Amino acid sequence: MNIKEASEKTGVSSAAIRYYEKESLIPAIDRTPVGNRDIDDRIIRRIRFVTQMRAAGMSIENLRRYIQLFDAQEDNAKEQKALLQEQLGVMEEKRDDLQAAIDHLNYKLNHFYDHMESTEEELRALEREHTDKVAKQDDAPDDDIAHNF
Amino acid sequence: MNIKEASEKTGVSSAAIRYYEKESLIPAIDRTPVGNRDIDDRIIRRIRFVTQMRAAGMSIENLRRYIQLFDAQEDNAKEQKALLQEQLGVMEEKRDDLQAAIDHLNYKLNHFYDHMESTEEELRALEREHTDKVAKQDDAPDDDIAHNF
DNA sequence: TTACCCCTTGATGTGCACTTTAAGGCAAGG
DNA sequence: CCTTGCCTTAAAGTGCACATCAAGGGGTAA
Repeated sequence: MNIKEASEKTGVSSAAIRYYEKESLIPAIDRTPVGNRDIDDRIIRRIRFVTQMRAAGMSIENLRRYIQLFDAQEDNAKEQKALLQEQLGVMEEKRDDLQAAIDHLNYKLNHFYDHMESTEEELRALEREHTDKVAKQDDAPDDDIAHNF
Repeated sequence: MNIKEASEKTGVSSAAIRYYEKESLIPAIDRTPVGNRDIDDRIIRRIRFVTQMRAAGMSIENLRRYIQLFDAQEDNAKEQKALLQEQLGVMEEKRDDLQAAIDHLNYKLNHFYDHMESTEEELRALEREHTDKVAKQDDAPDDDIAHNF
């Protein structure tokens, strides 16, 4: 498949795919006789992996370090694991920050002017609350943060 | 307190505090007779709020929209709620993406070359797994993503 | 043959969120 | 009086992650 099709399939722009290749986030892509990129499913999967990690906030630089470690099939298991653990820590912290902010906004939403004007909205708010994985009490999220904001 | 103290207290650089003020992410700050910023706890709390939302991935532009809606004490409850809900949706999606990536990395970590070289590391990996709020099965996180990566 | 539509590379541009620099003011200490 | 150390503003610079442009090539179809 050509780069345009790959772009449509992954939702990643052609320019970004070329950029990822140049930055070694995906392997060198095979070429047709005239030099055009010929993208297979292995590349598609690697593009999707990059997309997922980027969405999770991993920088290009960290992603490249990580991928290079994996591509070099040497005996660097220890480094790979260390990098993995490090990135995991960063991401878990990020997730928790995000959850704290979500809790904050949910709290505000549920106390909006101390009155909700329609029952539908109350129900939607409740639904939202139960969507969250943790059974949340109706506590203020964090004392450090002003609740008039 | 002067801007340097506020910077040290919040971990936000003096330049960034000035920037936030200029961009109306925090209210106009009182000045001393000579024109220096005199920062009180209300401002500190607002800086912290900005920090929290920024860490959660909210853009300056969205944050300004949100804050302006709240600062204008008009009857715009509906808009405020809509914006809040919108942002909440964005953040929940982001959190879920992050969780998916975390699951992916955890899976990799737990299957590292199908052998862990020390018992301590096995235990640490298990600990990690139970830290997560959802009781996770040892399933591959997502079929779309290549597990050799 | 001309017109499209795809591709290539390298260079340059863009938007965000600040950071840094330049040029200067005020107050205290030696 | 001069240095130190804080502050001010406006303007310019920075790093990231691409997006866009320029200049050209190849394949097909009317």
